[in-house]
Amino acid sequence: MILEKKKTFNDFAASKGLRSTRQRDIILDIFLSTHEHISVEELYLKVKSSNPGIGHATVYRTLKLFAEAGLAREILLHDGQTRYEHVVKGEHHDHLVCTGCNSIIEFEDETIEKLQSEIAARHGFLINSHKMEIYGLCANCRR
Amino acid sequence: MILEKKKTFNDFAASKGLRSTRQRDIILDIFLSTHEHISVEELYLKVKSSNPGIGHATVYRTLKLFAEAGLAREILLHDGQTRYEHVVKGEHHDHLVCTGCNSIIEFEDETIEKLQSEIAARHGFLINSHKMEIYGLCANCRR
DNA sequence: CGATATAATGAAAATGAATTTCAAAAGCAT
DNA sequence: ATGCTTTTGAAATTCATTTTCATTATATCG
Repeated sequence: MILEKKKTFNDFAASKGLRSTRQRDIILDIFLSTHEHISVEELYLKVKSSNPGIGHATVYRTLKLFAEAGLAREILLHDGQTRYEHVVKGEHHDHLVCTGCNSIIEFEDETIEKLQSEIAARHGFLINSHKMEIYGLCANCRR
Repeated sequence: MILEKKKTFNDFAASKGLRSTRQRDIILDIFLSTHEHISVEELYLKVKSSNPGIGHATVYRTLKLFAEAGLAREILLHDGQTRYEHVVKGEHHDHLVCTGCNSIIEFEDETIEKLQSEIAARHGFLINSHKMEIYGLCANCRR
């Protein structure tokens, strides 16, 4: 699965005439090793700890490429940082965001996806992606 | 309906021990007179045109209060600006965002709302709000 | 009605995420 | 290797948002 993602990126790079660089390899490896919803800053720190030479801007630029290549997705929560999550083809999950402890629960619902398609069709709209976030309190934070 | 919103805000202000000020009245009036999805900057410019004295920070601070009071909702699109939309009680709409022309189509779907409640219940989650955005191309931009 | 306490405001400065600039370094085709 | 172009890193820049702080306004209490 990791190899598959690397291939996805290599194919993308090839199709765009991008060069293969040590930095992009490293950043991709580390991104693939992370959990979901990592912010650019967090990833940058991870990268820097094993590769002190790699700069801020490169991490930003590279994550944008990953998003373009379709293997990462930008998500905006409410903490002022852009985060990226992994894109797994054929799977799309949405988020329950707890405003108490900031934890995130993922879920997937096929019926909602289907309804979205219907709604889009009704408006002549061609879906590229979507996101849904439900805000509230998780079981722990409720009481 | 406008009066109702003003009352909502006054009640909120009273409950929080906030003072009633000329600036908040003006900003509320102007916010209520706008269309959906206004950015803070846009609102600030509107406010300034009739009330040059009112400052940037006050508009930011006041919009946050409106959100707390439940009459506005923060929405994050992908243009680097925080926008606010009107909260209409008993109504919730979601967005089709065209990445071609940046237009926004609103829609509402009761079934999706219901499914959200079920999902939340399944996770012991107490919903406060949610947002859903579908990205793609509108009918005009498709061809 | 003042006087007093405290909240709110505005201007400017500060913050912080993200982007741009540009000279140096690295990749790639020949 | 050579030369051309992309990529990189550091620093500077941009831009939205927040904070600071002195001043002003509001509310409360005597």
